[in-house]
Amino acid sequence: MPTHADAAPAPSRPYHHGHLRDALIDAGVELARAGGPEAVVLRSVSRAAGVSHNAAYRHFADRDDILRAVCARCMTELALLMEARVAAAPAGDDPASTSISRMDALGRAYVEFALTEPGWFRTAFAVPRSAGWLEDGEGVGASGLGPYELLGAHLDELVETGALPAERRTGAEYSAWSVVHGLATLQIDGPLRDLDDDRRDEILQTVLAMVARGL
Amino acid sequence: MPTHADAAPAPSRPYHHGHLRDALIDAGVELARAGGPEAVVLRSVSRAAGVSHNAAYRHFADRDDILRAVCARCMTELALLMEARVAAAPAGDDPASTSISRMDALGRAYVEFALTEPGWFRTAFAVPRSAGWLEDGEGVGASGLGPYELLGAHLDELVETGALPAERRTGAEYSAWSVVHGLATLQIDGPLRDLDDDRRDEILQTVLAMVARGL
DNA sequence: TGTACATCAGTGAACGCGCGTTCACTGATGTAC
DNA sequence: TGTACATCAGTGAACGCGCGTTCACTGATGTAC
Repeated sequence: MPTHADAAPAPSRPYHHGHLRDALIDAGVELARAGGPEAVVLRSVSRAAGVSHNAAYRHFADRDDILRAVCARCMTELALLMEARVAAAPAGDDPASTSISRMDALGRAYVEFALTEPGWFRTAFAVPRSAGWLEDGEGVGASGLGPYELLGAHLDELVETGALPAERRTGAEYSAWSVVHGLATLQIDGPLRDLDDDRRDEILQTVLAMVARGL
Repeated sequence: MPTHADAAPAPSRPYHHGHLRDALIDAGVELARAGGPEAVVLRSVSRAAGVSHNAAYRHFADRDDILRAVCARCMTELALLMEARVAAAPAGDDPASTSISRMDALGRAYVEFALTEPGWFRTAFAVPRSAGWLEDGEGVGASGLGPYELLGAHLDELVETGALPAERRTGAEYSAWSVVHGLATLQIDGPLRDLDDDRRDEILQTVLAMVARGL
């Protein structure tokens, strides 16, 4: 909140924004929420931040650079929801069943995020090819872990509590991840996009039970 | 191949094309192969078919109408590869193990298609929202079944041969489909896009084993 | 068989739009002396 | 404390592009008589 409007008669916006980079990312995140990654358009983002469209070039190299930052923030949103849902997962009678409950909550959170925030979900996975995928530390939640790392940590927990045989641990993240990611994708953009909520719940139940057995 | 070039001196292209609708779809399919659904642009498609860009309006209502037709063709390509790979699947010692082998081939074909023809794969699932999803009979292979129906038919086969308990049949297509679709998607556009081929094979192996146990 | 004419399948020019990016600029800030 | 000046963070106009779509048109076809 810069305070240097002494001469101007009105409380009009100061020339220097102060946090324009963050404001642009915020604006991009809102656009992504409604319209997915295609909506993260340099001119729209600047417009939404109330700034001329090439002010953005003071803070980002080009449009992909903005998009990448927005993707990371969307990935963070996913990680945060996963963390919140795991924290709220009911405890079981013993460590093993508790860890299973937490794992279940993790998977459900992933699909919940995709269905309630499809724009964010699609954007989280739309990292431009101009650079590599998100680095460690980008797109992480409060724990400092990203969605994939959260999954890994919870699989480790399952092994520690004896709920998952150690020999099944290798590659387990790919199986678990693929199933929730596929289910989410098929329901957002794909052939399962017109299902009603009850049907979605049934299917989620069935699919999570399958992966629980398979691991 | 219309033959009415009697007055014209050269064997120049006749004014009437004859099969322009099909030619436009063919052109769109080629563009989609290289660039995915975004590349199926009305003007590019017409250009590729060697025709002025609004000739397309004689055969399609608008751009989405072309895209939809191209999506259906890409879905057909997927169904055809699945059919081919199942037909080539090795027989087992008994009907049950044969049906398992065929199911395995089906899942592998799905992922193979996504990795070898990512543009087609992405396009197959990019059916515009302006109409509903593909109808029965659109996007089908030689058997007249689409990918999802092929999956259902093979799950039925697993039940018939005793390889899958009947009580596990309900909703099984969602589990199987989600896992291969998610694995494919994560590898094409997602965080697993930079893996090398050996690693991809390992992961596919692990994931298919998981789903086989889970079902 | 010949001709008039409706219909169909193309063409070419144009409209209006939004995009990413670049240019030359100006207002505000902060630092050296 | 005051001033000169480099630097930084914005502005506004413009460029060139490709897009979907519409318009008025023309060439080719096929059918009725």
